[in-house]
Amino acid sequence: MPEGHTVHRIAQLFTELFAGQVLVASSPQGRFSEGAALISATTLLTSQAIGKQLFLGFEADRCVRVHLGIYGAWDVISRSGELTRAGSPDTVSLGAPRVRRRIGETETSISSDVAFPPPPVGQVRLRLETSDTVADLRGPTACELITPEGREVIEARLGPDPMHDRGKKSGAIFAQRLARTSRPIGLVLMDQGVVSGIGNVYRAEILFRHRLDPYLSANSLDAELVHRLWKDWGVLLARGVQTGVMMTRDDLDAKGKALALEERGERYFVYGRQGQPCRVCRTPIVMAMMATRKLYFCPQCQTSIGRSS
DNA sequence: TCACAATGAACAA
DNA sequence: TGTTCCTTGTGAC
Repeated sequence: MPEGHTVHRIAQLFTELFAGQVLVASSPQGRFSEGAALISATTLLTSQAIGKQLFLGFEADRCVRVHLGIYGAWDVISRSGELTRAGSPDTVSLGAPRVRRRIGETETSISSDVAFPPPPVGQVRLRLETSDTVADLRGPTACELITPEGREVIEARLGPDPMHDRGKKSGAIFAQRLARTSRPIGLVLMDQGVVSGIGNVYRAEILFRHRLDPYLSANSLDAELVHRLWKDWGVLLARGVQTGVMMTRDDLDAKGKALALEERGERYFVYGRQGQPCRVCRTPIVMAMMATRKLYFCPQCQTSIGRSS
């Protein structure tokens, strides 16, 4: 259940663990057997994220595109028994038997005689392994082999990603794409063709951080605000990639920040806080459906005059 | 045991 | 706008 920061972390982790190495690939579940066979026993050359897309570039111009969707995840297990639940930023699953732990805690395998590699558990679409590391992919919305041309097509469709900033144009492209649609800003921020990597949590939080009415037309925002939105997404994304946590509150002292890193309920201004008091004005946070997704906002702080609906 | 939700997006109509 | 797909964990019975 990742937003852009998670996918960047996975890309970085795979670069560290796998780049330059020959990988054995398989599809224990069977749904990616042909693709796995084609990349197996070849070298991983690149591991790159753009927004929520992960591109793994192998020899012979073979590229695996992975999109985790709403509940996909990678489990990474090393021979030492450490296990990282990369798709779930706030938990780490550990060796057999699986134990859930809070962030930052690590633990080695309970029994040291656990076989390596461990047998796949559940629906593992793709397993990548070296002699001492295994990465299991479960529940992706997409896992496919693509050509360099196919990759270009996909990249061309994506809105800018601050972590993949091609010069200074990204902010301008973001502004351009907002300017050409009258759809509500709350909807547009989640459109991966407009800006890459923002999901339901970051959407709600960014809107609140700018006291922005989710129902305002994207093309009604002034240039300065649009610029601030772009810069802010860059700040939040960089922070998320660094910490692995979507920490969107700036109104915290060191103690509060430590608490927010542990308690998900403390981490956000509005996301998931329906009915609870706004952290700024105490008005109850509202949840409303917007195009099949839950939108959270403060009806007081994020009001604009003349909002329709 | 079962229903349901979850940080997503493609597709149909 | 609604439906479908992908998988797992939780909480109610």
